[in-house]
Amino acid sequence: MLKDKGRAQPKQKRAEETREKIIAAATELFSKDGFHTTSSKKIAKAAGVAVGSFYNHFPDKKSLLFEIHRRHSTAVHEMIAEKVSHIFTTEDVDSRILTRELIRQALAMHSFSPDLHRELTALAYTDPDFAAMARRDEEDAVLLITKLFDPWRDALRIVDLEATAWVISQSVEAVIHGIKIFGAPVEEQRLTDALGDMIHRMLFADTETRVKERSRKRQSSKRSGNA
Amino acid sequence: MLKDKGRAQPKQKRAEETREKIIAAATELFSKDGFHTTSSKKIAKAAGVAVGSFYNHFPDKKSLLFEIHRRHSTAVHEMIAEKVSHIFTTEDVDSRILTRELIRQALAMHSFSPDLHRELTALAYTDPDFAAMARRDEEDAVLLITKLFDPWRDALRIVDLEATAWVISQSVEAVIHGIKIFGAPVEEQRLTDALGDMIHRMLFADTETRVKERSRKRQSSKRSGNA
Amino acid sequence: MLKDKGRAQPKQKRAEETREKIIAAATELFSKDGFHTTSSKKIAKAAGVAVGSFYNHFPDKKSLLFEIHRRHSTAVHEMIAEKVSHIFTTEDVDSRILTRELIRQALAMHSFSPDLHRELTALAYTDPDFAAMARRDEEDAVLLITKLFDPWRDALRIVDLEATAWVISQSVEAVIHGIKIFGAPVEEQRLTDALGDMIHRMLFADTETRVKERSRKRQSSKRSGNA
Amino acid sequence: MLKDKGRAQPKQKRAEETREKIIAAATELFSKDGFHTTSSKKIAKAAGVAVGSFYNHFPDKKSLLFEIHRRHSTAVHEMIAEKVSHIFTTEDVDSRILTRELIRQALAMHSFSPDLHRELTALAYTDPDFAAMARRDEEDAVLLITKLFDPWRDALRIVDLEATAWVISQSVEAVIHGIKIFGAPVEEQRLTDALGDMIHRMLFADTETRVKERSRKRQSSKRSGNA
DNA sequence: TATGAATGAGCATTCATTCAT
DNA sequence: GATGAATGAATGCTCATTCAT
Repeated sequence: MLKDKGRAQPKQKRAEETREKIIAAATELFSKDGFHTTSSKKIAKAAGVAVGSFYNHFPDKKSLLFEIHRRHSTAVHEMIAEKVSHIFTTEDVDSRILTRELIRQALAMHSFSPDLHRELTALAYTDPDFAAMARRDEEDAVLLITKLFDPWRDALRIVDLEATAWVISQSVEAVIHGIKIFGAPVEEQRLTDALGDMIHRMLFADTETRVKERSRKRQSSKRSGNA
Repeated sequence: MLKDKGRAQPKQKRAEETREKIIAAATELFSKDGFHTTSSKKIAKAAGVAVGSFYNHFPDKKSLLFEIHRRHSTAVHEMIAEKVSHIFTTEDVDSRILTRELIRQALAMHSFSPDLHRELTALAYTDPDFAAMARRDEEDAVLLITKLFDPWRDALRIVDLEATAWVISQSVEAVIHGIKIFGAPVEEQRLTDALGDMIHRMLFADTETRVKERSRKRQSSKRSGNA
Repeated sequence: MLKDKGRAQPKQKRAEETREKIIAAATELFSKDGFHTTSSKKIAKAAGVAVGSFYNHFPDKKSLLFEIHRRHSTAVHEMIAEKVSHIFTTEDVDSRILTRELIRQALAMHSFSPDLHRELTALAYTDPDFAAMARRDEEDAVLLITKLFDPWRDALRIVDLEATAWVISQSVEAVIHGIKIFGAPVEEQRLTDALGDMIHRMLFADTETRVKERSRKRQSSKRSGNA
Repeated sequence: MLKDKGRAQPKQKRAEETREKIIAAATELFSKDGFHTTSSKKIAKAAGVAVGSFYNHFPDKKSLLFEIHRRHSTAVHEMIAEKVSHIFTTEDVDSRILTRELIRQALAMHSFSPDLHRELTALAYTDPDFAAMARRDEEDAVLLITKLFDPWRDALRIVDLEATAWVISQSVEAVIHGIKIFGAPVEEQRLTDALGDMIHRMLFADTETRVKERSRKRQSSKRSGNA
C-alpha cells in the first residue's frame, strides 16, 4: 500500500527511534501521573533523551499528547472496525445482541488505555483544544452508532435518529466512566444490563427485533414485523 | 468605632466577614479562571485581604474549593427539595411529566453555577478527593431519582431500581454536560426530548402512566397490577 | 514636605530594605554585564534574597530597569536643576559660558552612571518601551536647552527654536557617547571645543553675546544690540 | 547528474549558492526581527538549508552579521563615491549646496537598510566587536567629510578640521537616527534645515561661500575672502 | 559539502505556603 | 486574627553549536 520510498532513510531512522521513545515514555507518564504533573524534563529523562530533543520533535507538551491521542484513536478505530464488520457479516443478529455489542465495544475502547482516556476527559473540561478533540471523538462515536443501527432503521421506534445516537453515545460513555473511573457503587454487570435495557427499549419495541434478510449497507430491509 | 463588644463575639464576627469575602472572591475566580490558574495571591487580592488571612481560614486551596462546593450543594439541594415537594403535592402527575421534570431539575442544577460545576467535574477526573466528592453528589442524585419514582414503583418495568437510577443519573448528567459544556451539534430541545424518551421508555411501558391515588411519601400504594 | 506618616511601618521597613538590595545589585549587574546577560537568578543571588522576592517587588526584569532609570533620572535632574538655577542667578553670563555649561552638564549627566546609560541607549534601539523612555528623556533635554537659552532669545540667530534645540540635544548626546562609550580617536578637549563652537555659532553671531539686563524667566529682555 | 566536473569548481559553485542563500535570508531576518531574536535554526529554514550548512559557512551567528555588514558597507560606499565624484566634477558648487549634499548622503546611507543599521547600532552599544566595527564606519565618515570640504579648506572658519569632522559626523548620524528610528517630535524638514544651518555656520562665515576655481583634490584654492 | 538530530545549560517567571510582626 | 514579605523548587521552553551520517 504505502509507496516504497527507496532503500532507506538512515537519518530518519534515528529520529524515528527518538520520537518513539518520547511517545512511549510520555504515554506512560501522562497516564500514570497526569498531564500537568508530568514535566517535559521528566518525559525526556524517562525517554533517555535531552529536553531539547523533545522540543525538536514536538512543538510543545500539548502537541505530544495530541499525537498520542491520535495514535490511540487510530488503533481503537481499527479494532472496532474489525468487530463491527464482523457483526455485519453475521447472519441473524438480533437487536439485543447489537445493543450488547455496542456496550461491549465501548468498554473495550475504554480499557485500551483507561488512564490516558481519563486524563484526556479531564482536559476536555478545562482546555478548549482538548474539548474540540473530545467533540471529534464524539462525532465518530455517533457515526458508529448510526451505522450500527442502520440496518434496523425501519424497525426503530425513534424519530430523531441523530439526537438519539448522540444521547446514546453520551450515556454509554458516562456509564462506563462511572464504572471504570469513579467506581460505581453497584456491580458492573447490573449497570451494563440496565444501560443495555435503556438503550434497547428506547430503540425497539419491547420484544427483541431481528433483521431477517441482512444486506449490506444503506439498503432498505423489509419490515421485520415487530409487535 | 466597632467598639460594641456587647454580648457577642466581636472578633469572630470580623473573622466571619473575612471568611466570606474569601469565599466570594474565590467562587468567582475558580469559576472564571479555573482552580489551577487561580493562585492564593489572586484570591486574597480579590477578597481584599492578606494571603496570610487566607491560610488562617483554610488549610489550603483545595479545602476552600471543598467549602465552596459544600455551600453550593446545600443551596442546590434546597432548591430542588422545594421543587420536588411541589411535584408530590400535585395530584395526578403522569409519568411523562415526571420524567420531564427530572431533566428540568438537572438542567436547573447545572445552570446554578455552570463554570464551577465544570471545574469540579474536571477535578473529579484527576484528584481522588474531588472524585470522592463527585461520588457523594452522585449518590444524592440517585437518592433523589429513587425517591421521585417511588410512587410509581409498581408501574415500573424495571427490576433493578438501584442500577437503573444510577444509570439514569449518569446519563442525564452526561447529556447536560454535552449540551452545556461541550456544545452538542444538535439543538438542545431535540436532545432533551430524546433523553426524556429514553428514560421514560426504560421505566414505563409504552403508554404514559398515571398514579391515581397519590399519597404522601414512602407510602404503600396499592398494587396497581402491572403487566 | 512629605507628610509625617506617624510612627513607623515596621513591615514596610524590611520590604524596603529588600527592595533596595535588589535595586543596588541589579544596578551594578546591568551596568557591568548588560541587561540581557543578567538573569533574575543572578540578581537575586547578588542581592542576597530569593528569586521569589525579586518578583514580589517587581513584575519583571524590565520594570526593575525602568525603576532604576527613574531613580537615576530624578537624581540627575536634581543635580542639573541646581546647576542651572545657579547660572540664572549669576549676573553677566555670556553666551560662551552658557554653551560651555550646557556641554559640561551633559557630560556630568553622563558620568553619573555611564554603563547604565550605555545599556539603556542600546535597549532604546531594540525595545519600543525603552525607545519611549529615551524619547521622554530627550524631551526633557530639549526643554532644558530651551529654558537655558530663553533669556537670550532675542539675540539668537535662529528662527526655529524647537527644531534647533532638538538638533543640539541629539548632537551633544552623540558626541558624548562617541567620546565616552566608543572612544573617539581625538582628544576629548578638542572634540568638546569643536562641539561648543558648533553650537555657539549656530545660535549666536560670531562674537560672544552677553545678556546685560538679566531678568527672571519669560521676560522680554531689551535688545542687546548685535548686528 | 552533476557529473560535469569540467574545468570549473562545481562544488564551490554550489557552496557559493548556499552561502548566498544564507546571507539573503539572514539579512532579512536580522532587519526584521533583530539579531538576538533570530536563531540559527530560523535562518537555515528561511534559507532552505540545514543548520549544519550554516555552520559550514560561518563560524557563528556574529560572523554572519559581520559579513552582511561588510557587504552593505561596500555597497553604500560605492553609491556615495559616485555621488561625491559627481559633486567634484560640477563647477561652481557653493558651500550651502555642499552641506545639504552631506546631509542628503547621510540620509541615503541610512535608508539603504535602516533596520539593519538600527540593529548594528544597538549591538555597537553592547558588544565590543560591533563597537569596533562602528568605529571603523565612523572613520570612513570622517574621511568622507574631510575630503568633501577639502577644496574649501581655506575658506573654513575652523581650526581643528579633524575634530570638527568627527563632531559633524556624530551629529549628523544622531539627528538622522532621531528622525528615522526614534521618531522626532518635529517635522523632518525643519530638523534637517536646522542641522544644515548648524554645520554651515560652524564651517563658513555667515554668507554662503563659493569655490570659484574648482580644481581636483588637495589643490590650494585661492583665499575666498573672509575675516 | 550538506544534513538535521541531539544536546543540556539556561532563562523568566510562578506559586503554595510559612512565619515574624 | 490579620498581615504581607520571604521562600526556592519547579516549569515550559529556547538556542547556539556539534557531529555522525
